[in-house]
This record gives sequence, C-alpha cells and structure tokens, in this order.
Amino acid sequence: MANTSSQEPTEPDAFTSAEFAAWRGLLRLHSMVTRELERRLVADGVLSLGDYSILITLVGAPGRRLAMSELARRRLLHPSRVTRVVARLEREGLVSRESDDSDARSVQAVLTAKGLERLRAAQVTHHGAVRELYLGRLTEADRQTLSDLLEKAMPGVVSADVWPPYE
Amino acid sequence: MANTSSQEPTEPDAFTSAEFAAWRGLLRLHSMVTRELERRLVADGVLSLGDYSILITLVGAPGRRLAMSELARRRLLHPSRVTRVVARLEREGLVSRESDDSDARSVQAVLTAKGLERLRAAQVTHHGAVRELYLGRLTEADRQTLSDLLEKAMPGVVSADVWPPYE
DNA sequence: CAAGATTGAGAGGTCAATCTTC
DNA sequence: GAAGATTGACCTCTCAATCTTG
Repeated sequence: MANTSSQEPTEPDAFTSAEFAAWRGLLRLHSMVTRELERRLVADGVLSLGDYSILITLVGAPGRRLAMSELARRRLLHPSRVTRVVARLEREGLVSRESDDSDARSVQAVLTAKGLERLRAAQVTHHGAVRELYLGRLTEADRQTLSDLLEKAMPGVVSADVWPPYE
Repeated sequence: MANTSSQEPTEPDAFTSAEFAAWRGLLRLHSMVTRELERRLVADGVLSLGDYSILITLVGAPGRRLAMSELARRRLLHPSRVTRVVARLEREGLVSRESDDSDARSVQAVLTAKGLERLRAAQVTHHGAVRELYLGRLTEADRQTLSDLLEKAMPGVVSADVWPPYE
C-alpha cells in the first residue's frame, strides 16, 4: 500500500528566472561584500564595520553630533543597541556623550578628534574594499543604471536623506 | 593659542556620487527588505527567515538532504551555527538527522514531510513580500538588467550553483 | 501619558578548542 | 594529521520593562 495519494506540496507561485536571479544576486552580493569588508577592517585593527557605520553617520551630521534616538533611526538599529555601542565607543575615546540643553531627556553622541582620525584611517580600507569587491568591475554608467534600478525597486532607498520607517 | 595648525583629516579618495548611490542603495535595500520579510514571516507564525533559508536549501538538494558542512557552506554560515539550528529544527520535527553510511563523520540533515509543508506555506508569504518590497516595481527586463549588473560586479554571484569560498 | 534612554533577557551569529573518524 | 561535527565563550542585535523628563 505504497503512496496511494501522497502528493507532495509544490512551490506556490514560483519566481521567474529573472526574479530568482535578481533576488539571489542581491542576497549573495550583499553577504559576500559585507563579510569580506568586515574581515578586512578588523584585520586592519582600525574599526569594525558596525563601529564604522556609527562614526560615518556622525561625521556627516551638523556639529558631528546626533541624538541617540536619531542615530538609531538612521542606522536602522534598535535604541538599546545604540546605547551599548556608544557606551563602548566612549570608553575607547572615539565618541563622547553630551546632554542636550534644550531637552534633558536627550543624549547627544559626539564624534571626537580621535574618532575622526580613526574613521579617516578606516575609510582607506573601506573604500578600497568596496571598490575591489563590488564597484570596481562596473563602469560609472553601470553604477548609475544600478542605483537607478534600486531606486525604482524601492523609492527613496537611494535618494532619501533621512530614512523613513517602513510603514 | 587657539588652533594653530588644527587641520582636520579629510576623506581619502571619496566615492563618486554614482558609487555612493550604488553602495547606499545596496545596503539600504537589502536591510529594508530582509527586515520586513523577517517581520512578516514571523508574524505569520510559520518560519523565521533563517529557518526558511535552511529549508529552502534542503528542498533543492538531491534526496532533500545535505551534510551539515555542505549546508553551512551553501548558506555562508559557520558550522557551529548549523549544528544548533538543525538541532532545534529537529526538535520541531521539520528536519531529521541521519548518519552517512559511507562516512561516519558526516551527519545528513534531511527535510521531513512536515518541514516541506511548512516551507510551502512560508513561500506564499516569502514570495509575496519579496515581490511587493523589491521585485514588484521592476519590469522583467529591469530584473534581467539588474541581475546582469550584479553578476558583472561580482562574477559568479548569480550564476554559481554552489557558492565558492571567497579566496 | 508620550518620548528618549537605558537595562535584562534571549535569539542569531562567529571563533577557538575538542572529539571522532578518515 | 586533516576533515566533519559539536561545545563553550563571546559579540551583535531585538524586544519588553523601567526610569526620567517633556
């Protein structure tokens, strides 16, 4: 009495081959680039990728400072994560925490001179790796086409200065 | 004696605007899509994204089974992570572990009928979300152009069946 | 009571060390 | 000795609960 009516469930509404390629390519490229980038930054002994992303966000802000909550929003991190990372960066002297005169609830994370130095040093490795691993094989026109497609796929993903919550 | 020679370090070899856009777009799109995808899958109560990626890898393998180490390689996960995830999936009845007759060191992770059901259920949400969040606003030609660019940026990222170690 | 920040608990992930089998 | 799998230690990150200030 083998298998009278054992139909296995089949894949619902499967991806087309172009859908599959665009999805797989995004996942793999992102994974490969960020892993290798992290590895190189840590090998340099300068900054981890996570710390880099915090400092690069601060350096672009007016006064090189941001409220913890704003830093969390821009980096898509949970506020509690920012609390702990900034605490460590402060112990390392790369960031300081200052209170906000106009709102005593708010804490400002401020990039220090030492933090700026470290960031600049890390950027050599960072930019080099991103170019070698990802951007380097593309022409400038390719890069433009690619970012246009990403923007078309998810409006705002390239253009928006401050990242909005998803919904 | 303020600031006699305080020149702040400037950004070394900065990205062009197209480089910046292609890099920022990749990071943000990936982050937004995977976060929201994970949220929806968990909200469904069917599978997490991590579990999904394990089951989808098994379902495509011959006999719906893979050695733990091969599973780790294909998912770009550390073997120790696979050990613990598969142990939990086995407790939940979605995967079973079998020994390999031809090599007593090897453990095979095998997708169960229950695991296949859960995977198929999750795929409805998964495919729907990936299309809504990422692929849906692109034409089929756009998707092809995009995956071609990803493949050009990192050869093998789309085409390679089994993922090679980076170096 | 809402918003900003922090804390404790717990999941997801890596690395180094170990154990078994080739 | 090297490869496959596992364990313990540790880091990253999120969520729920709490504390303080608007």
